[in-house]
Formats: sequence, structure tokens, C-alpha cells
Amino acid sequence: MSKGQQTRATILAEALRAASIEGFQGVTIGMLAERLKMSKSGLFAHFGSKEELEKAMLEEAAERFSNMVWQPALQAPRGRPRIEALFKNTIEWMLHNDAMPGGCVFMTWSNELDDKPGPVRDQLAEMQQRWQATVARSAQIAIQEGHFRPDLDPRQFAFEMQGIAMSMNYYRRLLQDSTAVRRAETAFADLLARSSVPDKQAADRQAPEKQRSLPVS
Amino acid sequence: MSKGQQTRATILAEALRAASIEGFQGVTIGMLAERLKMSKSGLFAHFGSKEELEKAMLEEAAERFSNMVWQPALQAPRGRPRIEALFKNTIEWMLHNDAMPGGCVFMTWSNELDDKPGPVRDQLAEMQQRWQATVARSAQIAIQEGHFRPDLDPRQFAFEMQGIAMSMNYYRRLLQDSTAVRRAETAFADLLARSSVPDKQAADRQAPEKQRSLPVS
DNA sequence: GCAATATACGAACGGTCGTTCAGTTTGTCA
DNA sequence: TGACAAACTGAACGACCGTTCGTATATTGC
Repeated sequence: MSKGQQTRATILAEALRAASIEGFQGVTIGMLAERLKMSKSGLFAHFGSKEELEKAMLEEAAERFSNMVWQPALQAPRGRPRIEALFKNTIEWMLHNDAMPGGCVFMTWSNELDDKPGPVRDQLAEMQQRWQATVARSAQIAIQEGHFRPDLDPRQFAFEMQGIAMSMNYYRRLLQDSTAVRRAETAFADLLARSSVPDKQAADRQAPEKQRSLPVS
Repeated sequence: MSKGQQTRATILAEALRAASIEGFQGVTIGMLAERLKMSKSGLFAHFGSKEELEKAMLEEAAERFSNMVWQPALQAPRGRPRIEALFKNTIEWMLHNDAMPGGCVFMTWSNELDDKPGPVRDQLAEMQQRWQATVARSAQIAIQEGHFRPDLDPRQFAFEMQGIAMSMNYYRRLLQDSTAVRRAETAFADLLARSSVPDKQAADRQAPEKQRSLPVS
């Protein structure tokens, strides 16, 4: 790896760390330069413009997400186990990601850019559309495998799974609510249970009522 | 209403409009002054600091939310009808709010401020905690009224309802997905159904399976 | 209608933003 | 090792940020 590529990687790592806390607007050339003890112009030259830096941050984050969430889930068996791995890895991504102490950058960026037209927004939207399609496809596979009900709408499944993750993020980061993770897991277990075929639900029925209801706190 | 109060109200209205699109950081004294055709210093004097302007925006948004979502819901009968009104009004608040063309400011602000300590963040967090508590209390009332299952966790209900709203916002605004509202309504109908007492579920059973499953798209 | 006060203005401040450019240092490779 | 390219620096740019201040203009209460 050449000197330039190495520096670039260092910059992107620091930029992601900052972006997870401050958002896109909070990532500043001057701030990055100071933290990395290099000149503004030297840092700037690696990207040519702020917008190119932002695109690079997007791609870097996407690759990390793939490595931490999607790729490991592919090791799990097709169908429901893979779905469970996806959710578990997503939680892990949101909680214990030392490289991004401020939490999931995609949620931060989604809200920041959703009304700001431009290439960065387009790139983010396309990524997120692909991710939702990926989750839906995994649910579709779970139907084919006989794990999920045939009348389940896979895209609706992805929609609801996304909502659970977003609510967890909101409860944890803004409300500082320590029950956030547990509630997310409860909600997801319930989503899984009502998405699975009745046989599968019966198989889960060690704790008979808990699976279908929302348990008392 | 004195001249000053009137101007202040005009400023806040424009500030909210801008904030719903651009977020907090996008609301700038100079930008507001230009749009309202008044001087920066004249506008500034109404609040004394940017932070005071932000606090005022928070309070203004909270009052509007109360008027548009909470107060009308109080007209509905206690219990499940009121919960349904709450959700319906929330959707309305997020969709057809001419005064805030960029969507729900609370979602924008929640993500923007969740890692930025300070009085504005504290005020927002407290508001949102109160709102979640209010939703949970309404669910608790629905239990007392015999509409919801006695073993339902009201706070878990609030958590999941919040997730549905957030996912809808994400699908609609970032992904530009036209099915967002329908999916949110589907998810909420399902949440309602599985939160209600079995008798109530039976009563809903004109479309028997649809209520408990996630219907095909 | 006048005096007192509230409201608005214009110019300026120090700071930070992204960006440019000419020049210096450092790394790479024949 | 020497030459060329890559990487980095430092100073400066125009623009905009929030904020201050002295002054002018409306509005209000008597």
C-alpha cells in the first residue's frame, strides 16, 4: 500500500468516527486536519472536494457494513437462521462498533440527507434501497425454505425489521433508555414468530404465550 | 399581539419550515433574515442567541404537535379508539403538514442532536421521553378498558409504534418508496390486532387471516 | 401629540468553512 | 544514487457564520 493510500485510509477512518457522532455536516476539513496533525490543503488534496470525501465515506461505510453484517450472515444456513444472523449482526453493528462510536452512520446520514438532493443523497438512497431489497430477498428465501409463511410479504418484513432497528437507535441514543436493546430483541422475536409457519411457531412453543404476545416488562 | 410577538411568530414559522428540510444546522440567522427580508441583527435581537432560537423552535414544534396530534386524539373515546386516533394523527402530522414541508422535525432533530450534549438536546430528549410515556399510558388505559390484552407491555407497544413511524419516514423520504404509508398502516393494524384481547381480535375477523399475518403485497 | 420604549437597521468583528496555488519535502523506482 | 513523481505544506481567497454596538425608526401608553 502506497503512502497516499495509507493516508487516505487513515483520513477515512477518522472521518467516519467523526461522522457517526456529528453527522456529515460535522465532518470538516479543518477538524480532520487538526486531529490527524496534517495541513488542510494536504488532506484536501486526497479527495479534491468535500463532496468526493463524502462519497468516499459512504463507500467506506458500506464496505464495513458488508464485512460486519452481511458477509458473516452468509455463513448461516439459508432461511430463518440467516435472517436471525442478519438481525443479530445489525444490532452488533449499531452497538459495538469501535470505529464508529456515535452509532450507525446510515441512520444519521439518512435523516441528514433525505431532503437534500444531490449525488451523495442519490448514492446513499441507492445503497439503502439495495439493503432493504437484500433483507426482503432473505425473507423470500425463508419462505422457499419453508421457514416463513407462504403468505408473508417479504418487503413488509424488511419494513418492520427496519423500524425495530430505528426505534432501538432512537431509544438508546436520544432517550438514553437502557431497555432499548431488550425491547428491540423482543420486538424482533415477535416479528419472527408471526412470520414463521405455524409448525415452526409450535416448535418454538417452550414459552407458549411469550412468543406471540408482547410480554410484560 | 404586539408587533414584536408577531414578528417572532413569523420568524419561528419560517425557521420550522427550513428546519424540517435542512435540520437544525441548516437554519441560519442570515438565511432567515434574507427570506423574511429583514436584517440579521434585527432578527437576532428577538432571541439573543442561536441557542435560544433553537429552544424556541423546539417549543413551537411541540405546541403544534400537541394541537395536531394529541389534543384531537383526546376527543376519541379512551382505550383503543384513542390509540388509533393517535396513530392516524401522527401519520397526518408527518404527511400533510404544510408548515413543515420537510417532514417531522422531531425525527430530524432526534438524529441530529442525539450525540450532541447541551440544553437543546436535553430539552428535546425530555419532550420525546414524555411523548413515549404518553403513548404508553394510552396503551395502559386501553388495557384497563378491556381493549388490549392484560399481559401487554404498554412501553413495548410505544416502542414498536415508534418504529413503524420511523420506518415509514425512512421509506418515504429517503427511499422515495410510494408504499411507505400503506406498509405503515399494515404494520400498525397488525400491532393493534396482536395487542388486542382475543375477543376483540375475533370481532375484527371479517378478513380472518389478514389481521394476524403480514399480507401479500 | 409627545415622550418613552420597543423594534429594526447597517456596519463591523473574529472565526471557520471549502478551495486555490506556488513551493517544499518525501517517497518510489530505474 | 539520482531523477521524477507523489505527497504535503503554508498562506491566502471569498463567503458565510453568530454576535456586538451605535443609531434610526415605529409603536405604544399617557
